[in-house]
Amino acid sequence: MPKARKIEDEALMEHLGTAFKDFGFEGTSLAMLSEAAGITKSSLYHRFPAGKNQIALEVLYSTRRFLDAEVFPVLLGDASPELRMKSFVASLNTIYASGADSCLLNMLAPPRGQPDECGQEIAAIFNQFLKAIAAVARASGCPAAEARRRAERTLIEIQGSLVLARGIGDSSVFSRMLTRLPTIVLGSHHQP
Amino acid sequence: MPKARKIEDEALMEHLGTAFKDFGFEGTSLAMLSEAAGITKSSLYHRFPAGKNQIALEVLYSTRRFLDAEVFPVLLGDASPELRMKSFVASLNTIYASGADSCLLNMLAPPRGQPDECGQEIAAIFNQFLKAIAAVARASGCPAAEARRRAERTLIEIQGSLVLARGIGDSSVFSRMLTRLPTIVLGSHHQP
DNA sequence: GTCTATAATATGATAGAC
DNA sequence: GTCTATCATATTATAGAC
Repeated sequence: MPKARKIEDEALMEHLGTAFKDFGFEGTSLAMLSEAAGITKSSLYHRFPAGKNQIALEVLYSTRRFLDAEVFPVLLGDASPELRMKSFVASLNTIYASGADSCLLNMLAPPRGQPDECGQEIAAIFNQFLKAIAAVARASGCPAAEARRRAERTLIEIQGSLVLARGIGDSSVFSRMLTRLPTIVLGSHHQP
Repeated sequence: MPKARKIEDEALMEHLGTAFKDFGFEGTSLAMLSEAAGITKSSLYHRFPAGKNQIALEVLYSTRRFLDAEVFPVLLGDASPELRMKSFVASLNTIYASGADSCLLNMLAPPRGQPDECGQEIAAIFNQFLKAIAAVARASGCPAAEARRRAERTLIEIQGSLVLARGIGDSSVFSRMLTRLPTIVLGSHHQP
């Protein structure tokens, strides 16, 4: 029954991802991953023979599959730019637990000048976001170059608000950012 | 000779801070700190009896002393808001190596829901930044509430651009952010 | 204040039973 | 596929000579 297995896998990846999100790659030991997953370290090695690096990488793959299924299709869809942004904001609010969670793409980033496989996957996800958000900006009548800049500003605001929210212990920073997002992407003309 | 000792300390803290900035708190071992500092682990323990936590904390204290001496006085000074921002942007460009470096306040942040002494110091530094940047916005004729929002947006853009620059391996993200900063704080009227 | 040597523990990872 | 038991190493930290 491949379906049941798939569901188990999704739950497993979510538990593993939560640990990485809270403690970062180096801060998360196999013992912690084992407890988060509810199976022993040896069982984790059976599922991920290459160890911790593979776990982190597959968590990122799982994240990308989720985005490919639930988030990017909306951004690239044919609804109005306003509706697409509304859906995107709602997704972000869920994904980041209203600003209480950190972002995997920040917490799993490899050290400077040591771009491993995780780093490549993180870059790929960021670039996919840039493309998808720029598509919304273009759909709202924005030239390509400006659309790309707005997409970049959008990712900056998401990541920055999460870092600051965590830093000062105030998730309202993230909530305020979400209210700005539609304006950033669509321009001030589209604001209700 | 307290002066020579002080200079040695500043250099020591800078080397230690560089290691933490590149690898984060958990990713930086005492062996790495020892090599970065050019002294053995035991010598580090002589200087920092409480170990790694104390090292990180004192690196943050050192960072705050630097900001108190070099950055905040400019932001809170009596030069024109435009000049203050120009100086601030130049400082940021130096501090973050044109976007190639990560920020200590992100890399040393403790896990969610475990606010230790480092976390408190990080929050204090962020809040000092918020106050100082808001002061510039107010000096440019901005009401207090709006000034605070602009300061928040400024920190978000700094942190977010560093995370994204690291994530996609493109420090130009940071450079573009720096060109936006004066407009964010002063409003679009002050742009050259 | 720096060093060598070492302890106690945690870590990533493997072997092999069931 | 999960487990217990174990290994080799790295980790934080300490003791004590110089």
